[in-house]
Amino acid sequence: MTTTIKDIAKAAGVSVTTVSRALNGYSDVSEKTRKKIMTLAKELNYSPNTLARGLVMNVSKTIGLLVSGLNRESEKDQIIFSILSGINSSASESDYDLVVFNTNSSKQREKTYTQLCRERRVDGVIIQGIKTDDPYLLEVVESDIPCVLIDIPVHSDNVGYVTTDNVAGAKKAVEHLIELGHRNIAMVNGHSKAFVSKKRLEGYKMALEESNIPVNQEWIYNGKFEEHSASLAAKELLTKYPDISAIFCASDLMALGVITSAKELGLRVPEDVSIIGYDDILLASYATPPLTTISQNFYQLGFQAGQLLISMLDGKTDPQVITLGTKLIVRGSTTSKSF
Amino acid sequence: MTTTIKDIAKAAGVSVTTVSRALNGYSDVSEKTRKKIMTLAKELNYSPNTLARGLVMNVSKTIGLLVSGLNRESEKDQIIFSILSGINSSASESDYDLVVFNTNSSKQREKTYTQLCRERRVDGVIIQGIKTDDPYLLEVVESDIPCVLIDIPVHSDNVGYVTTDNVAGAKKAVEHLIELGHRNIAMVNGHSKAFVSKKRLEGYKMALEESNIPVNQEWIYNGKFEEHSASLAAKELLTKYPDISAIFCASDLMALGVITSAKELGLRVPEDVSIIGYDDILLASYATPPLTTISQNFYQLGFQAGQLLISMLDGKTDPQVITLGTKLIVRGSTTSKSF
DNA sequence: ATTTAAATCCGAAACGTTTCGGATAAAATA
DNA sequence: TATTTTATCCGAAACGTTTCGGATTTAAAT
Repeated sequence: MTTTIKDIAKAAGVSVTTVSRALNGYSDVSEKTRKKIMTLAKELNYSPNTLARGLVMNVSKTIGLLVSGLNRESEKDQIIFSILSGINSSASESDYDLVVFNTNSSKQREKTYTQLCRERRVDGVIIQGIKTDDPYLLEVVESDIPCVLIDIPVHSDNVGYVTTDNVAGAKKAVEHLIELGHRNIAMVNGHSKAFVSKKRLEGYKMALEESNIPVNQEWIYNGKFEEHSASLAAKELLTKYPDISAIFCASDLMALGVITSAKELGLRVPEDVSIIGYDDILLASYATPPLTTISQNFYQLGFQAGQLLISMLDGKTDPQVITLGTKLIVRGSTTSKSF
Repeated sequence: MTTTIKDIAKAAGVSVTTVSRALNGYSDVSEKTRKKIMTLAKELNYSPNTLARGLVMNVSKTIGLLVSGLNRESEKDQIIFSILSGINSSASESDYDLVVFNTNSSKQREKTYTQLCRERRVDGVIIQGIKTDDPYLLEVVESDIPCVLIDIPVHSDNVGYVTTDNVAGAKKAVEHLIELGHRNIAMVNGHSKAFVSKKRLEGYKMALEESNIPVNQEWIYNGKFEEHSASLAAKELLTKYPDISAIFCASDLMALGVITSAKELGLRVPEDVSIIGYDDILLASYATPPLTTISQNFYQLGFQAGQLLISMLDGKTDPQVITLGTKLIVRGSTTSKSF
């Protein structure tokens, strides 16, 4: 049998009220009875029932996690894992626990976002990896559940977000290529339903325009953030348009696929074609050649998301938008254009 | 305001009992009122309060996760992530949600295992990565909370475990080296507080003995499952004992560190020294040279753990022990001994 | 000695469910 | 018609907390 507050009350000869107030550090209980209750609680191995507490206090001290990509496919980039680690770190600094929702099964998808959150009575939610056309997104804004989004720019009374400066990051990448003398720069983007893709495309165009290089729409492909799709895209790009001397990829995973294609076509990387990625995943430095890329700190992304949500829940701050920086990491997959 | 069962009752003109029984599919409510209640529930956007339900039913439909290594350090091997994915998959097939406990902060460590579980009223727990001397381990056995351990051989009325055959795996690895003609085979193990280390050491010794090769205790080092520690160990091993022609490492991460050391000492891998790892992490195939290793399916490990726990919770099976197989993956870091 | 203030305690209601043991009315049986 | 069955419903208690408003006792102030 699990001991309840009643058992302690009986054993101590006081009311449950007093036990509750003693355990919670209220001032209107004498030091003597508090001591007695405390030791009794330890002796009886008491642990409070958070369900009961949550029911009456209307808080659960839990944070819901709506992460897409906690599955086999995304083992290759450790992105989700890093974000998760960051969130977990921030949660363990306070006394929140994380509950990860089951959203990948189609069955569960019948539940609306609000249902999901309210059933578990989570105090707030962190959402990652949902697409721009996901119906959940609308609900997030409409509901009154505190929420922090990762890489999705939605800002309201109760939802903030944390992201990196994708425009600047992409711009930095393309500028690096331009500085190396490249002018025929293609792009392998993710997909149109991703916010980051839009932003990175923006940065790509901006960099080109600032150097008076015309943007060629035919040189922009979508690789769905997948290695294989990107590989196919690159094959088409490089055979159709042999003028291309550099490719900017919206993710490292896609860059790896692009490198494979280039090699298969008999092109040397970086001598014949320079390739730059985005993310700086672990594999980037192990690839051959090691990948030049834009580094973003996913752990920090998750950590900040957690911090923000918790401080919102504790009423310390209003929903904010936090933008992290990126860093150009020059490795071996880019070099100056040969003439 | 969130709608409760009472609101529906009022709106439908029935008692809360009837609403509850209608919603839960009991037979003693007429089809007419059930319909009315159902539509009303939908209209009012009702979602049941799992806290209240859990309180009275004494089940929470949640599985606790006690995973060590959900932190920055283990980004390099995607092991935890894969296990997590597997658990998540199995959870989403049923209607359990996962709650990950905060155990890494020293503050939270004050709570006992039982407290952790009982506070959240989890129905069961999956534990991964705790050491043989962890006080939690004792509690697991003593408590009556259904539990599945990963890679920790504890079996009782309410705890089962899933693991891989580490003895056989290690044996396979060393046998591979022996077949290549190696006889001076060192081992870089993990640490003495890990079950898998004990088992892999066992397999190492067994393979040697079966080939009548004497076991040399001085050739067995501990690398703490860390790349750097293993690197240091290997440096010492290879300088002190130049006879060594092959090293069996208890993890790929350590094998990577060992390769680094070998290179730094001017040794060629695999020509001068063959190195074999364990795990088959993602990096293994990207390393130079690509790592020969023993592959284990971490996703499957997590999935089976989830399946087992859930079927235990549903009363379908008693705690079991599940042992998965391993596979030798021959890549470029091992070759036949040159004379 | 009387009044006021402070310290310490408690009863009861509330949170949102589920469920047991009936109650009522309609239908079937005798 | 009287009795039994069946179908449909409901009241109230229970789960383990927190908290409001008040009660009692003790100490301080007048």
